[in-house]
Amino acid sequence: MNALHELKEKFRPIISTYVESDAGQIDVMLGMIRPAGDPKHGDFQANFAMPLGKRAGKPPRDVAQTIVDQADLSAICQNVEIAGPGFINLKLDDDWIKQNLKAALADEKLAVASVAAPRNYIVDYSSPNVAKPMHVGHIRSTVIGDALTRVLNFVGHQAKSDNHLGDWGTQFGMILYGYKHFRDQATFDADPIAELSRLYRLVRKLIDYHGSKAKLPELKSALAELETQLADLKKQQSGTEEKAALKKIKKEVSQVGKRVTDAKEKLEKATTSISSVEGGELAPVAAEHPDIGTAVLLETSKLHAGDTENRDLWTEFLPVCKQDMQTIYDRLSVAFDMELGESFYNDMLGTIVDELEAKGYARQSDGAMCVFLDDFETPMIVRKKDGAFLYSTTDLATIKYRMENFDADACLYVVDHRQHEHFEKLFAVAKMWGYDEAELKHVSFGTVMGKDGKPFQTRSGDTVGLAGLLNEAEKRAGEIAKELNEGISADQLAENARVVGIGSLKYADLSQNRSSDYTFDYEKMLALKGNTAAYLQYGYARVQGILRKVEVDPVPLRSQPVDFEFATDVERALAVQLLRFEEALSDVLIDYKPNLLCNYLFDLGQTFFKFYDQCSLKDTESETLKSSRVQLCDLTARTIKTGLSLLNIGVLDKM
RNA sequence: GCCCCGGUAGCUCAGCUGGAUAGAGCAACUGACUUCUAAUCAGUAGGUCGCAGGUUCGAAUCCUGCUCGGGGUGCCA
Repeated sequence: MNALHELKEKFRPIISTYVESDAGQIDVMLGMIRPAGDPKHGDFQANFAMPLGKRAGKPPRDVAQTIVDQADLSAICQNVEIAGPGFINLKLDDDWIKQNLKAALADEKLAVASVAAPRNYIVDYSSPNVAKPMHVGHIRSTVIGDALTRVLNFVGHQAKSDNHLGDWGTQFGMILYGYKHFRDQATFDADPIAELSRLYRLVRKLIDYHGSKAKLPELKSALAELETQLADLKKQQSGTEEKAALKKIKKEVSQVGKRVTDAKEKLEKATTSISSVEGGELAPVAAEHPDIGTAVLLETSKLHAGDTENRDLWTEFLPVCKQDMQTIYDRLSVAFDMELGESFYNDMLGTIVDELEAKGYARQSDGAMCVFLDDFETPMIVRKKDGAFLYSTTDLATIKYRMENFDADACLYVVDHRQHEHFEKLFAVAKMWGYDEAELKHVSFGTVMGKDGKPFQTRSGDTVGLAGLLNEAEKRAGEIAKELNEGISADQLAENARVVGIGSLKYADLSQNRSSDYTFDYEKMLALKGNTAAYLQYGYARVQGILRKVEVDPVPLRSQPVDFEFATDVERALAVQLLRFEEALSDVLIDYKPNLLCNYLFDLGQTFFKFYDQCSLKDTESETLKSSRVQLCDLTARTIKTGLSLLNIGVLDKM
């Protein structure tokens, strides 16, 4: 049930007479029907009379009146008013609301209609690099992709999730090199994950060290040059009085000043990297492996070329690494329909490049095979001059595979917004290549920033490990649960801590508009008060508490309901909010924004708590009113539970 | 240089296909647990929506310029 949708359909034929056959305009006008901004204006408002009035050269209020007279709204609305310059305020009819509440009550899926045109979706998310420790940044892609897949399926699409693992990249070269030169066999036998992860970090550190060392003189001279440039500019600035010239110099000073800061930061990073090795026990190791950077690349290319030793090691390492990630996924209750990593596409890459070349889309440039695109300065490189393929090649192979094997109508890539340009190029090439029917969409999300306003470091420094974050979330939820529930069993406490702690962590991410960067804040991520999963879970638990206390079984009422009664305004408000669930889900899918579902659920929670405050179930005047309220409670709980389940967040009967 | 994002309350953020008085949460302050669970509720305070123009009956939202911050920018992913 979607009141907004039904209202639009009521107005559609009338609007179409105003804008003639311009179908796009009809939808624009119908889009101007929206939930009322203020409850005193009713439940919905239509704002199309103003532009239509202008178009027809008539006063908007008159146009509004004519449209309202023509539309048959009597079944849906009990009150239609024209206000201000020509707003049409619509108030839903109580009987219509009650009837639809009954339909929701009787339906497993709360009367959420399936979409008219189901599509095949592939949702590509999480996609961590195997063998690199997962960190807090990975949670965003994972929870957003998971939620979108669930919402898509719930409304009737066929959505499959794919974890496009980075299981074929340079990081494996690092591990291979580390394993061959630095492994501690005993540790590896006992705990391969820990040892591989140590080796990865060690090799990473050595590469950084040599890289920094090589770049140091260059960085120093670059900084010195910028500093003299800055000093000159400042001298010029003090000697200039003419306004326009001064403004110009000031701008340059600020720009160069910024570059100086950047250069300083780079230099500092390099020196830190160097000093962390030099003088320590790693110094001799570093000295023994001066060419580790190129050696690692060699290991990678040997792997890709089919070298037996490296292939065997890769085959041995991969399951170990995957198992490590699996423990995180298990804790998040995330499962994928498929996990076709980069390695899966390896054999297809050569053919694809050949095909692109044969069709004239790709050509050699500086030794590399490139696809040049009109709208981009730089080409998309599909094969390096050393013959190796890149992720763009793999991504093309992935598109081809998905189109051919899954008949995909749409592919969603839930990936950090820093890859924006990569995807624009990728989609442009795919289109050129013939895959121009499917919707290819980069569902980008903002970067997780540190408190310093810079993106979270992943290579060095203290990243917040995912496992540690999950532990802390459960710990904090557990402490509160213990405090509030005397005599709770250890099992229940653990379950409560898990559901609330992990749920709130996910919700913290999902409730934010995905496109914004966000500052990582331990306290906010783990908060259990205010707009959090715990708030909604608490609302659910409260309903269960009420139902236990009043000793009314809501289940029979689902198929044999009493008539709803709105004894107070808040009951009606709760009812209307409950009927907006489908609207919220369809809003989520317009631009793939799960935060809109969070917003909806939070609004529902707030309305419910108001209802809870004002409407007693224990002391109702009549049995029918009591049953009506039980029905509202039941629907609220089920809507919260269903909504949270679409975000892959659980609920508890007691908190 | 060029290209993308972003700047909204002390903090973290919603709202952005133009709509009526710009909203939450946190933090602060006041009040509500002998009452269906206080992980809650009621209330107070807090804003030149980065700046300046423009379009419009109407702009946080669209356009232009400026400014500040982040990111990307041929052989990493």
